[in-house]
Amino acid sequence: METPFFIAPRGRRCPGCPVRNCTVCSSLDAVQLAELDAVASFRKLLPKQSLVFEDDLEMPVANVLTGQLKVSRSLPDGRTQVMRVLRPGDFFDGGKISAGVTVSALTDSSVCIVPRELLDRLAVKHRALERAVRAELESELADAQDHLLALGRMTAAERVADFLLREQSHALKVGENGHPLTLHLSRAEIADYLGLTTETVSRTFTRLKNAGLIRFEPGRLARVHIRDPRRLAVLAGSHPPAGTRIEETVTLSQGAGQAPT
Amino acid sequence: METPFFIAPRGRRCPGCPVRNCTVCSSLDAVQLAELDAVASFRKLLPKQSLVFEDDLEMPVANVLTGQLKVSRSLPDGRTQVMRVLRPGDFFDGGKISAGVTVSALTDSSVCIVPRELLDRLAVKHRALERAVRAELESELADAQDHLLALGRMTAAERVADFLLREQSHALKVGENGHPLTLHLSRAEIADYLGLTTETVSRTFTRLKNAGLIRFEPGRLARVHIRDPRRLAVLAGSHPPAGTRIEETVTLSQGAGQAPT
DNA sequence: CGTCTCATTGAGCTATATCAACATCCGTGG
DNA sequence: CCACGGATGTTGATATAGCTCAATGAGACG
Repeated sequence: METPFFIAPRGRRCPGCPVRNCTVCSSLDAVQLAELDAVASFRKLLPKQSLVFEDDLEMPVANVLTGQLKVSRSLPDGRTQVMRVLRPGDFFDGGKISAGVTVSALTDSSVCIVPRELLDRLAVKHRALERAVRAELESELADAQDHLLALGRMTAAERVADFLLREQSHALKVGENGHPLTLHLSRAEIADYLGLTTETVSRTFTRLKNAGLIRFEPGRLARVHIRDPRRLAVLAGSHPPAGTRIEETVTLSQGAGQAPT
Repeated sequence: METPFFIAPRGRRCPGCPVRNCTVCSSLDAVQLAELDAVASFRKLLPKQSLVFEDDLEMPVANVLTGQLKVSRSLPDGRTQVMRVLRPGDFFDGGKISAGVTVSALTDSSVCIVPRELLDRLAVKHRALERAVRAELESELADAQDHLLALGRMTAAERVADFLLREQSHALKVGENGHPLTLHLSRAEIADYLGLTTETVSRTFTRLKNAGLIRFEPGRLARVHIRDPRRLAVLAGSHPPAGTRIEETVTLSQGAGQAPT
């Protein structure tokens, strides 16, 4: 549950890499890619295994190839906050990340690890890479700010609605099908992501369901169908697209709101 | 309350700039600096004025020279979350920041604005600059993650304690005196920063005061003395420095805890 | 000194946490 | 293939931290 599962020998992997044309790597040409290939190491993880680096090493950069990982941070008493979910093409920059951060696999996954120093050396030579890294950081930051707004100012229902829509758009971006949307986080993990408890997440799901906004695939409680994206978006507080009608509001009934099956 | 107060003509300002040796700018030599100088514009803001850019322009980058600004984001119904406080040397990267973000001055302040495109052009030529920008983004990201943990998982008292300590260390970094610490945010703004209400922030301050952890300078409720940094840090949930004793806990009494004056 | 804004304090209310019971899912071994 | 058992999810009952509404107090500024 702690040690890496498998370390493949480095070689010429990049050309066939699943994320060869995503984000950071897409900025490199074949020759540059070969350089990267030479210094990158590859690691597979089983669900729940976490990515640990030798304490001495400066935190390297890890690029996700397949699967999903979560980045979380804990308080000394165990309360934990999930900061982000990493998907193929995303990368984790151990840079200035404060201690206490854990990266662990949600599904079978594989990552490509590049020592920070080497990445820097490459980036110096290839501006496109540097630029791509910066773009990645910027979008990560934008995500963090959305998340901040959610945690600081949204109600449980709003957070969950926001979460679902965001997951859907991420899923689509990675090529997964959003209909139904597959949740790779358990209820407890969703709770830790949204700053709520498992129970609240669960209750909120049922309310959204009863209100007809979502539907779970029978027997597969990790598969959600988003039935009414618009109302969900209103609930999540999406700013109306500059020219929308009235102040619409979506309310969820507490009691036994018996809605569509 | 919305329009810029003053736009100074561009010239050779950089050499005498208050942040010439901070973060991003410190990575440039005199020649490079002159290039930057040529494309940068300068703007002063009075408290409450906000930094608005022409909608057409791609969000530029702004470097804070003097004063303090807050970066916040709002929900359509007005709830707002303060994401960050900018101090001299910090910069605001409008890059991928989602719409609805506002930057406004807390105190008299001045910023140096560089159109994004121009910064990029400069960065291409000077790797140190690119690197500095990246470092800045990384530390911003690390801050955002701390903030996320606070909003998602900490109690009001913990958030406030954490806030105070963080403010103190920032103040020191910028050369302000941390004894007493000057709060540049109003109670309401602190609330918006911490995801609480004004009342809760106020009550929490008095409890911390009654517990003897902090003290307000008489008559200057924006000046706090941190009397017991250690207990404050424990309250804020600082991870014990790897080798500390027992599980210490700090509790704040609700009732009329009459402690040191 | 008045007036206005900001901060503090009080009293109750509510969303969410907590505690607890149950249900469902899923892997394992018969 | 089914039965069992632990893990995960749902639902209910209650507690509570923090919110809301409301009144009072204190600084700032003309």
